Amino acid sequence: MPERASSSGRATSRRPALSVDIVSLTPHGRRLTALLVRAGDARSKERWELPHDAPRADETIDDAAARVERAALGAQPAMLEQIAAFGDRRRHPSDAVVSIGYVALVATGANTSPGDDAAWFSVEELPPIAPRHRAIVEGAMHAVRARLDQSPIAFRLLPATFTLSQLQEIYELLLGRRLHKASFRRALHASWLVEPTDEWRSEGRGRPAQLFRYAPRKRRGSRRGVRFEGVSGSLGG
Amino acid sequence: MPERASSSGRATSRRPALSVDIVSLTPHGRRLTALLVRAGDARSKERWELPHDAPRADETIDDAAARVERAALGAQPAMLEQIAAFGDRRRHPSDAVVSIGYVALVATGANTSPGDDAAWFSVEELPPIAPRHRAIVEGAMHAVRARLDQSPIAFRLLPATFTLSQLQEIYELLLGRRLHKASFRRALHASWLVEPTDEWRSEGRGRPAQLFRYAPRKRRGSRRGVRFEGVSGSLGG
DNA sequence: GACATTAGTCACAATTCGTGACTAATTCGT
DNA sequence: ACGAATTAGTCACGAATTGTGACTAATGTC
Repeated sequence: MPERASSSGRATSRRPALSVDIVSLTPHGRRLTALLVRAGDARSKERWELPHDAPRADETIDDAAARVERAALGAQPAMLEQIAAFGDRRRHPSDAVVSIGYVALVATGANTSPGDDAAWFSVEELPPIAPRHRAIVEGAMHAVRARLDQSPIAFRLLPATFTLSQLQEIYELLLGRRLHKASFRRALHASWLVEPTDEWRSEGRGRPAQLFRYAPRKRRGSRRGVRFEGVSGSLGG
Repeated sequence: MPERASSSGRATSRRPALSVDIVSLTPHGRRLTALLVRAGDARSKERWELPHDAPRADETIDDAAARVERAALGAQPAMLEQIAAFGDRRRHPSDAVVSIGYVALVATGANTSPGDDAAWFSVEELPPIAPRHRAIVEGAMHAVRARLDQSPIAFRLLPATFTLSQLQEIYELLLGRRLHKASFRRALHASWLVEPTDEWRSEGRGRPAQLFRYAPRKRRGSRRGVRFEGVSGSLGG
């Protein structure tokens, strides 16, 4: 009894209750890009949408998300996490009552264009998509930014080894602002999240950079104060 | 065509696709408590669950959450926000495929016991409830803690005017650890979230405390560094 | 009136942070 | 070959933030 998400419009006019929708993010150059697929039931043939489908019978929503992502990307993402449920009146391609948004992070190098039915678009300049899909993309961006300083998701957008300049570039991309090199490295070393390899990469001109790998260490429990409203003061324990 | 959440078991054996489930939180003394209602279709008569229902036709999930909360609490909460969708195989009272969890914050004073069918339980010692409901409660606690330093949700658990000791107590309750008085107040003043009233409250013994009200001011844009993994270092702009 | 209790403030050491300036290693142009 | 340009990486110092104990203030209790 699975309910199919994408239309074919005949038969019952029942709205599907559920859809699972994926925002796959990957850096392309200096831009963050999201994966869109061609709408199947296109009226105009240049119509794009987020990969989505209804969960099948006895399939968890996490499993459904993994399946949809595998179908769209042709590979496993480095991370796949739920954002939220979207159940307002904004239009969805399948007209689902509730859409469950997921964000997938895809590493550089694993982000080649997967066929003719899918393409990466800069999140700043998406083509016209359904209002609910636009809301889900915005939710994905917020979720990624919010988790950025709570868990090391930036590494999911990079290959196994990377230079610190690459890592800083990812942070700048996600935060939308420049960071100071010395401060970035000081905090990074204090966090024990990376360890150097003995390889160096000469990337075009300039001094070669050492390659690092993500290798979180046990961290000393440095309990810090409380913050009011994002960035304000802090209250000591 | 609304699908009813709570059983009455006859007719079709179709699982409802959706439910909306509310975790209402309020402080009671030094404990954080959650609102549970008696299970309608109780086999054993002492069976509790989170207030929940399926969204009605053409009702948004936010509207459904407000309706369910109004029915259970008998009043409007100070805040009602979605947590996440729960669609794994854990058991839910209505057997819904997907449950959308909401957290409601109720102020002290508005948290009187609403009738015989509902009661407040310490979140540390809940009675046995369905596994998915336990997961939703845990999700609510995580969400509240995560938002605590991003938005001023602690004030939603207090009446319109309060002492700074009360406010600090709420923070300690939510964080699960003690805070230093001087640091707490220093950061609070720096954040411009409260303003003093000209009232004082003499609460039992000891010096009377000045009453404050929540009154967020425009904050200077103090852009700060980036943090790795919760509390570690920080990288400067 | 002494004392316990809660509110509120202060000041200082220690740490963290923002920032500019420096050195290092490479490519490119001439 | 050599200097300019470019990118990597480090250092050091002033400024700001934070943890903490000790202090004063105002009330109730014995």
